[in-house]
Amino acid sequence: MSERDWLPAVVRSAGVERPLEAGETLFRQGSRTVGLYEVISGKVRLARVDRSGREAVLHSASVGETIAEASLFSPTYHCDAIATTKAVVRLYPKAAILAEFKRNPKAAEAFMAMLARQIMDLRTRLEQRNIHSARDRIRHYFAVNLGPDGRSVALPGSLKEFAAHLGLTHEALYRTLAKMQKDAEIQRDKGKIRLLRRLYDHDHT
Amino acid sequence: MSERDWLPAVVRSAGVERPLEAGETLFRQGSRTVGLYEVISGKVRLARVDRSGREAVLHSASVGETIAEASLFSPTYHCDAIATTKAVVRLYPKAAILAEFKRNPKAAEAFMAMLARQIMDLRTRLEQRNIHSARDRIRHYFAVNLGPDGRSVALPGSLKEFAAHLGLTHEALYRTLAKMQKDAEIQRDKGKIRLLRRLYDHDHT
DNA sequence: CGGCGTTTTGAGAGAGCTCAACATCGGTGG
DNA sequence: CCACCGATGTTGAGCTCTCTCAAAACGCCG
Repeated sequence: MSERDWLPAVVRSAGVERPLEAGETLFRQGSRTVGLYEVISGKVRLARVDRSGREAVLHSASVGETIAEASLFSPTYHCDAIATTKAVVRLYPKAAILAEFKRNPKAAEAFMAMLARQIMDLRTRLEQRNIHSARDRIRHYFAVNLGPDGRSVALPGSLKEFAAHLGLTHEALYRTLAKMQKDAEIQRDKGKIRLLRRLYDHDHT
Repeated sequence: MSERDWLPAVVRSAGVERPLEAGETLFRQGSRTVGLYEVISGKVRLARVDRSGREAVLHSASVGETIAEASLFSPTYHCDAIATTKAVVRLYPKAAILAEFKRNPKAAEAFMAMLARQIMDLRTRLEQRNIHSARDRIRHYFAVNLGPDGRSVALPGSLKEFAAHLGLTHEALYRTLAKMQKDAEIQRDKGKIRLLRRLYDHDHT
């Protein structure tokens, strides 16, 4: 998820870091937009509040992700942003970014490309969630994230994180990986998984 | 999902419609990109093929959705596009779009805004899939798609489509809606659902 | 050595999925 | 006007699979 190289240095240097305590509010729905944020560390959740005061979580952004991209094109934020953990975010001011886009079409194109990449990634993950079997969901991930050698996949961080990414409990993931290893379908080297068989299919109508 | 108003008329008029038979291939992974497509009718699926010849579905695009946005920024397509049903797509040539973006920053901005909106929508749906209870998932949808009156939601098409959108079987959706109505939580008027209570919360860590 | 988080395995239960039957609605043609 | 047909909507019953709660082994770091 290379979401770092889309920003021209001009704008990047205009970024302002801001630390957040757990539970601290970054911005609220309806408040004026100042720009978009990149999560440097910790977790920030985007949520909307209904009239009873309860919140519905729209997204939980982890390090490396951006939030409020749409704020560039809207005068107000459309949801609340609250730090779930102690966190650090970097603010890229709206005006600086938009001005740069006008001045420099290449930068605009890079930004669009980054957005397009995010869309592809999100669609892939959404499709993945339609797969109910843990094994097939894992296989789907493998199919989509195959390394250049065509038979191994690098694991992004801990298995727990991987489980969360897949939308599985870590127990289910452990168990299924164990089964797949027992069935000689995969083999686990530290941080990597090697495929020992061809992948199966997932039919959707 | 207003994905129609982002295209300047200049480009829109350059769009070329193309009918597809069910099963027909629109483009293949690795082939040169000519532009992005809008689905006018039917369904088109994006898929990757692994070495055994099996396919993994990345996305199934319905009417109104665009596919291959990323093709604008890449020399080749990164996956296959195949018509799942008889369909019609409209091609917007890459060169025409990119040229227009250079000439007209407003158009570029509109495009970016559309992409950003898509990202928000996809994130919302992804978050929704983390909710396992059918009832809470439906409530989440309501919270996010509340009408301006704050107490009703318009249903997008048939209940079957709605179920698919939610990632539930239609049976589960029917049953849960029936329960919610019995519990006096909602009321169903044709094409609309009225909320009779405040929404509940969904806690995520 | 003593925590703390990750990894791993166990057992049980619940919730949605699957298969199946039936009702309902809208369109089509005799 | 009615019979037919397909798609959508609805309800029933059983089952599988993951989630949940629990406990223990492992690895890392102070």
